[in-house]
Amino acid sequence: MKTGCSIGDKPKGGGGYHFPDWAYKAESSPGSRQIQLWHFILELLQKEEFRHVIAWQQGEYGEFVIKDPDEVARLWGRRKCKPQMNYDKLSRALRYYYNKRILHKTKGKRFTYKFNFNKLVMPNYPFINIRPNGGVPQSAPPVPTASSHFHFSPLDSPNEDGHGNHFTGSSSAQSSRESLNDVSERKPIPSEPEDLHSMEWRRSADHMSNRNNVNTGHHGLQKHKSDLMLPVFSMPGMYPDTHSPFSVSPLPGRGGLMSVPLSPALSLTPTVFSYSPSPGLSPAFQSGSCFNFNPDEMKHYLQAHACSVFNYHLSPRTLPRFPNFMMPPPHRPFPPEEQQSFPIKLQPPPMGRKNRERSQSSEEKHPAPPPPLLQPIKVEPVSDEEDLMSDEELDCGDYAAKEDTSSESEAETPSPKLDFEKMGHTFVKPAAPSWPQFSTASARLHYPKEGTEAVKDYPTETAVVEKKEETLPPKLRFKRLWNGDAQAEVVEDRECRKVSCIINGCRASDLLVETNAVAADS
DNA sequence: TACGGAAGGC
DNA sequence: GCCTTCCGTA
Repeated sequence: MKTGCSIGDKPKGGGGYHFPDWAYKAESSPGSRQIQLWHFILELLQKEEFRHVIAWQQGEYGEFVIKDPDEVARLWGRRKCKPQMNYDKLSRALRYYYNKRILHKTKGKRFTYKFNFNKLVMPNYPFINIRPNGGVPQSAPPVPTASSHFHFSPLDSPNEDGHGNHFTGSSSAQSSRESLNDVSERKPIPSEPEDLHSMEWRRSADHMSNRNNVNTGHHGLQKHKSDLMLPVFSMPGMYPDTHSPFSVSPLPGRGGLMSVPLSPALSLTPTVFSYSPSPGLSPAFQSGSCFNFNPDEMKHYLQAHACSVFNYHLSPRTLPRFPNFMMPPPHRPFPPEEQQSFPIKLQPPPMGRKNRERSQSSEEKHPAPPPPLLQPIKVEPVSDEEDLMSDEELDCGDYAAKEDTSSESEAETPSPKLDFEKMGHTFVKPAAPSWPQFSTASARLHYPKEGTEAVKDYPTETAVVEKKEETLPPKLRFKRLWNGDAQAEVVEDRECRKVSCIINGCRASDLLVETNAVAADS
C-alpha cells in the first residue's frame, strides 16, 4: 500500500482529549465507508501536533481555523491517497458541508469554519457542556471520562475494544503525522435510518412504560451494534474541559444513572432528538441493560440541554424529549455559581417552516382575518441586530455566535403564531420560574394582557419572520424542504415550546400536552 | 478568497 | 453518498 494511505491503525491520541471511536470511524458516516472530511478535520483538531496547522478558534465555540491550508490539504490528500489534493479542492468539499449544515463559514475570517453542533454533536453528545465561563476552545473535544456504563473504545489503545475508560485524557501525544494516515477505516457497521431509531426509541420507551419498571434495568436498554454506553448528563458546567465544544465529560462520580447506548451510526442527519443520547438505538435497545430514570438527573440534563439549545443556537429539534410516560422533573435552581452563568434569553417557540409557508400561502389566498385566538406571548422582534445582541447577551459561556446570521439561523428563526392557532390553545402565562437564572429570560418574554398593545404587535413580528423566510433563495428553501426540514420543524416548533414550559416552569400538564403533541407529530 | 454548478469516480 | 476535479463568478 502506498505510504500515507495506509488504513490500519487508529489515530494516536494527542492533545489530551479523545473522541469516541465512532467519530473516527468511517462507519459512523452512513453511506460512506471512507473517512469523511469532517472526521479528518476533527482528528487534526484533536492533535497537539497539528495545532500549527489547524486549531480551534479562540473564543468561538466550534470554530476552527485552518492555519496552513496547504498542509491540511496535503494531509487530507495523503489520507485519501489523492496527491493532487489542494486547498481549493478540500474547501470545495467543505463547502458541501454547508448544505448539510455540518459546517458553516465564518465570514470575514480567512480559512475559518465552524462546526454546526446541532448536526454533529447533539445527537451524539446530548449533554454538551454549558460552560458557564468557558475557556477557549483550543483543544480537541474531549470525550466523557469513564463511567460504568461508558465504554467508548480508547483511541490510543491499539486495542480496539478496550476496557473501560475511554474518556480520559490519557494522551499519549505521539507526534506522528503518519498517525493521521493510519486511522483505521474499520469494518463497517450498518447504519440505520434515523426514523427507525426514533421509532425504536419510542417503542422501547413504551415498552418500558408498559413494564412500568424503569429501574430494573437489564432489559431496558442495550447497545447492539454500538458498544457505546453513555451516562446521562450529570450536572451542567461541571465538565472539566472548557476548551472544547465537545466538552461533555459526564462525571464518573455522579455516575450516569441513565445509560443508553449510543449509536455510531447516528451521525449527521438527526431528525428528532430525544433526551437519550441517541435515538439511533439499535433494536437491542429494547433488551438492554441499564436504564434508570432519575428525576434529578433528568432535570439537570434537561435544563442543561435546554440551555445548550438556546445558547449554542441549536435547533430546538435537539431538545430533549420525554417519553410519554415520563413526567418532567421538578424545577430546582442550580447552585448559585451556575445560576449566574445562564443568562438565557428565551426566544419564542418556532412556528416551523412548514407552517410558516402554509400560513404564507394561505394568507395570499385569503387575506387573513385576525386569528380567533389570542396570542398571549409577546415575541421579541426578529432582526439580525437583535439576534446578535441576544447572542451576546446569552453567552452562557463565552460562546457568542456573533456571526451566526447565516441563512440557517434565519431558517430556524422561531415564531409561535401559527402553531398556536393550529393547536387551538394558548399558552398560559407560566408561573414564575423557579430557576432564577432564567429570570432575565423570563423578563424578556412579555406576556401581554389581552387588549394591550403588545398583542397587536404580534402579527407584525410574525410577518417579519415570514418575510425573512421569504427572502431565502427559493432554491435553498426548496432544498431544505426536500431534505425534510419542514417536517422536522413542525416537531421542532413543539419541542421549543416544551422547553419554554420547562424553563418557565409552567404546569406539568402543559408540558405533557406539548410532549404528547411532539410524539404524535413524529 | 470564497462560492457553487457540473461531471464523474468510487 | 461523498467527495474530487474543474471552472466560472463574485
